[in-house]
Amino acid sequence: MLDSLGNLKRTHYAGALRAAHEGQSVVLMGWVAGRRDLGNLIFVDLRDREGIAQIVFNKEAHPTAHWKAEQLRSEYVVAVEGRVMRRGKPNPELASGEVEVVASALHILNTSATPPFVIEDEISASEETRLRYRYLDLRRPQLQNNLALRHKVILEIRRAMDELGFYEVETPMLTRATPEGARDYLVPSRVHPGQFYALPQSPQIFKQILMISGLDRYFQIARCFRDEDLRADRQPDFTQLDVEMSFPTQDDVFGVIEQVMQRAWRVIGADVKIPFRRMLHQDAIRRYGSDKPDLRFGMELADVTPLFEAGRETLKFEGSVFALAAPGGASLSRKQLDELAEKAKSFGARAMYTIKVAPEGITSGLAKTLGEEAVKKIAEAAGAKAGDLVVAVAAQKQIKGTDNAALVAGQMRLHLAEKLRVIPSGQWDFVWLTGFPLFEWSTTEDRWVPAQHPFTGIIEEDLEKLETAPWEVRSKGYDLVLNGVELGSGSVRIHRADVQARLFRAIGLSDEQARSRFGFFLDALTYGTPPHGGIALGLDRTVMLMAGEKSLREVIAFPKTTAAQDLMADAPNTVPQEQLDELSIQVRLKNEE
RNA sequence: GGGGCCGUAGUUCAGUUGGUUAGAACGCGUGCCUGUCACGCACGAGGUCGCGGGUUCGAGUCCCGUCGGCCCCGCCA
Repeated sequence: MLDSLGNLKRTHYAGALRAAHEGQSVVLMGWVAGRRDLGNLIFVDLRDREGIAQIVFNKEAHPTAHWKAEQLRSEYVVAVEGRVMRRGKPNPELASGEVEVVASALHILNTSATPPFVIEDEISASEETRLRYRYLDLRRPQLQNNLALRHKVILEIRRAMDELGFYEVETPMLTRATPEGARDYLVPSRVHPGQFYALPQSPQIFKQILMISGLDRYFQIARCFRDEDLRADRQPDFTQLDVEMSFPTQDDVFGVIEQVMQRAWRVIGADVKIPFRRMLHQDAIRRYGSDKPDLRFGMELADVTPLFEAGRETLKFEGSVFALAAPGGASLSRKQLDELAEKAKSFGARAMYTIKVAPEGITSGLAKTLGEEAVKKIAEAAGAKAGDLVVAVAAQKQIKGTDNAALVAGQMRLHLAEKLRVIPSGQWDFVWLTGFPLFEWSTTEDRWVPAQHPFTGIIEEDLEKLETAPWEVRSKGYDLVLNGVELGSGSVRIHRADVQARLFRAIGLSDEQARSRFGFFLDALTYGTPPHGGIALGLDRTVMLMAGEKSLREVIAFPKTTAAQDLMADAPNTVPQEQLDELSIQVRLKNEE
């Protein structure tokens, strides 16, 4: 008993109706978001991409339309003809709440099975149910808004990049496996049995080659793939704003990105101040205990190791001690302090000490061991005010060349800030991090590995230490951090073949190995490579922050679970034997060995 | 690879010390209702307690394994 669409044309979006449309005849099309049947009067909430409008069916005025409206159920697809009327009692909850549509005709275009959850923003369904029925989840206004925002941000970025003289160039999705870095997703070749393509972890080498090709300024909204374990802010396939330019200084790259970000943020009506702050990597670690510091609030760390020296024997701690002041934390209960200490341990602390700074005085269990004077100095160093709680954590000295106590304290800083609600909202604190070491020591591989990727440029005066003191070599890399989230990283690159060769030797690759892995790129480098550099920004993360979301899944149309599965499409999955045969692939599961 | 939380009706959850026929809310179905907007009222349907094994006279509840979701560490050049 379904109606056909026929020649019916939509005149307005339901969600776009306003008082100004009063008196107009309209045709709306959308989904039944709700129905309130009062008998001879039926109210239907009609939802489309732009929002919701209330439709009224009156048995006296339009008996046929009313009779049909009695058959409506949730998520039926309908077309409504009617007149926009001002409401006696407006609904301030709805953007269209000043008006309603008095229906003269109703066309039921399709029915719907009863959905597994009610489609509204105050979603109660589990993440699992939402992902399995993603097409229903995506009908929710919040996700519609997020995808609309994503579209507008990408559009604005493309406009800005174009105006800045960048060409968008597509690079292959089927490419070759990269030996360093993340695990590759492999794609078997039918034409070349036993050989594999890899999906790109990033277009890194291609964009550098585009600079060698003389494109001068390249960008791409690029899909990237990394077969690593997931997090709330990490998906196996994700999108980067990938940028590369020739003859740049670091400031040129920063300037381009600052302008692009400023324009992108205007999409949400935010005025981002440029240029962004800059900070040395070592300062970020020392002051915030993180290489992606959240600068929306203070609570800076203080290295109080010297003040603890007197208690090193008694307290039995190793390494150093970092302290910070938690605003208003003095009121935390005994139980909350115990939980805090648990948390510190889970972050890798050997021990946690606290000092309560009350108006009537400073109290701490540390006074016995370190003395009143030292306790007071620790509180002062942390910048504690009356009512604060000073938290000091001790941890084993070094991890990957950075002070672990600082990193633990940095995690405590974030934990406490969230717990005590001191993080302001609506604030955008961008910061460029520079001065990264070129290498970090890999304990698993027992060698120096590039902290970023092996094409990252090297500060000229450190070049001579490449072979003698690699740990002292600084890179030309940089990270862009926003509100404690790493948005992306980039560098001015190595453009000389001889320097690139030295770098490969420094990370333990023989010339033959380097040649077999990167041969084509090393060849390209010898044919007049211009100085070049760029950056790659996580677009999903950018939109996530702008949308105020805590998970990437809220800004990606079809995301994967923490086990990298698509619950809706049921991927990955097995394939028929014939398909494997054609690819010369034999499957042998690990636990069958 | 490791740690934490969770899995009971379509959905979100409750379920005592292991004990009769496993409950609530929302949703769903039927009926009534002309100003609702979380409509209201009445009645009703709806369960492989994730799955497998074990302990027990008896398991949603205890034990072991396994599968799935979320968060974190490792990992993510």
